[in-house]
Amino acid sequence: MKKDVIVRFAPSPTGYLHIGGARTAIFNWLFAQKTGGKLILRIEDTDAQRSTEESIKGIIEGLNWLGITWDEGPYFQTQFINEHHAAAKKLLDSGHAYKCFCSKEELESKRAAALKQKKDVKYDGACRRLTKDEIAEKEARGLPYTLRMKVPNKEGSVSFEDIVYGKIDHKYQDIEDFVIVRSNGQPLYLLSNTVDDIRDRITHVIRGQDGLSNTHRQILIYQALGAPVPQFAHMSLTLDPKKAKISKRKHGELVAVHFYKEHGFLPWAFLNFLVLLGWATPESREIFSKEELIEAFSLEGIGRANSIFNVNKDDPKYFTDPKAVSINAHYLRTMPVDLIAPFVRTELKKAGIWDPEYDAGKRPWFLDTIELIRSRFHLTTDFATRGRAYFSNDFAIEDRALKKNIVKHPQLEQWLPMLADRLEKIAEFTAPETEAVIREMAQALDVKPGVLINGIRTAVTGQLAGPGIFDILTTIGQRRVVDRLRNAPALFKKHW
RNA sequence: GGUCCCAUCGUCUAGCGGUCAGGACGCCGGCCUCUCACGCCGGUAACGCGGGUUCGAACCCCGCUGGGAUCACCA
Repeated sequence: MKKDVIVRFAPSPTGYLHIGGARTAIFNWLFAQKTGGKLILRIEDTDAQRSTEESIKGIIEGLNWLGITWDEGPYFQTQFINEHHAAAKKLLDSGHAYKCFCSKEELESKRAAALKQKKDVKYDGACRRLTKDEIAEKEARGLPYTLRMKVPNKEGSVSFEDIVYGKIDHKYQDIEDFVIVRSNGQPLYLLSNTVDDIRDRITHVIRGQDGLSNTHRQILIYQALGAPVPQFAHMSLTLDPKKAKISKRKHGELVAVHFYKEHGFLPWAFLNFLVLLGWATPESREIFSKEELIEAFSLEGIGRANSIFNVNKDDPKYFTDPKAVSINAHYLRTMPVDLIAPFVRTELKKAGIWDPEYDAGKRPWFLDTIELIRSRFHLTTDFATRGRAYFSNDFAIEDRALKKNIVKHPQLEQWLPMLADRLEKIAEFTAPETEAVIREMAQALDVKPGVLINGIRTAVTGQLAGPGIFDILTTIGQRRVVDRLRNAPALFKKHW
């Protein structure tokens, strides 16, 4: 019988969901989807000092926003603390672990000395050699102790076949007797995490490459506990342009998933970008629907080399990785309009220019307008900024547009109101009608149509460039166009 | 420092002994046009270095260099 796949995403709730965590979640989710397996969400909250309710909420919100679904959980590691204790006792009783009475201070100084001599900083195994009597004596004195794993003291190595990195070997001699339970009785991550994975019957551990050098120690625990060892797939890490691991501490909001939500990214576009960081298909395909991505996904496609999240805080044009922006722009202009409408609504509401009618009688107009302007937008926030003139009469006139399209042609001060008069008289305010009126007037005035057209564009939208002018006019509507053109002379006053 | 991992355009990457080293983003140019974008066409740009193995290496081996991870009574 084939064993069903069970994977887990096990974040520790010490802050928001960041790029690295999201990537791990995405790969686990995709693998579960692909194989018809299960994804478990398990919150590793045993570090009470740093774990917060708020951050648990943030992580779940981030996953929800990305559209990542899980089949079980969230479970909380603290719920299973008894199991961790039981495992520790089992390890001690079976002789796989031993009590270590070395004090923190002793160990610190030994470590410092080793480091100073540029020697390996391994635990020397002093307490492993304690006799029964010595142990009894120390216990009688009430000395606190930690529990250490007894790493086989022999030739050989612990090795495993990583799905991404291939065969990984560690000699027993290079592995120190690591602590699994603190002197206050608290189990450590290496133990808890392994015990949880055993209980949850995890078949594949998919995690960041920083877990790679923990794996051999965890395998020792699996073996000592007599549990089957899962498959491991370690994913390459995400670095910043200076090749430092991205971190909340160093990069702040820029690596937070919610930052991208707030800055105009479509969740699927962002996920699509993230999955491309360290994963590829043989064809280097880039754009996937959800179904296509699940179909195309495989752990073998995960790269071994770390990748760079190309953020440049000081780049005026791209506040984040240009490729992320471009993928977002791609979805923005190709997704069915009715699917991006909710995102536009969110932005307009945020900007205080939302009209509930856009969801009712004006919905066709709303969708048409999105269709008209979306091809030059990169972010959903653009609808409320660069697209503001379509939704509100209170919009800004761009400085460059004012200079180039208005002030440069002083006669527009007369012409634009004239155009207002003529456009007002049109019975059917359609693109061909407005075009005829404008071109006629250009001819009568003996100016290039572009002068009038661009003047109108700026007076009506405040911008230097945009969609075809006749589409703009019909979209903004006769009433508003006429008003804006009539008020155009004010633009000159502002700029003497 | 010990251990482990990695190395193709600026960035994301394809490549798995014979390719003009492919695609994407960015950048540059052209077409389209009332402007900008979209779209289309074209251009720029890479196998870290040195040794092998081979008729032939981006691909295999060794060394070097460079980068990363980890070495807690954090998770």
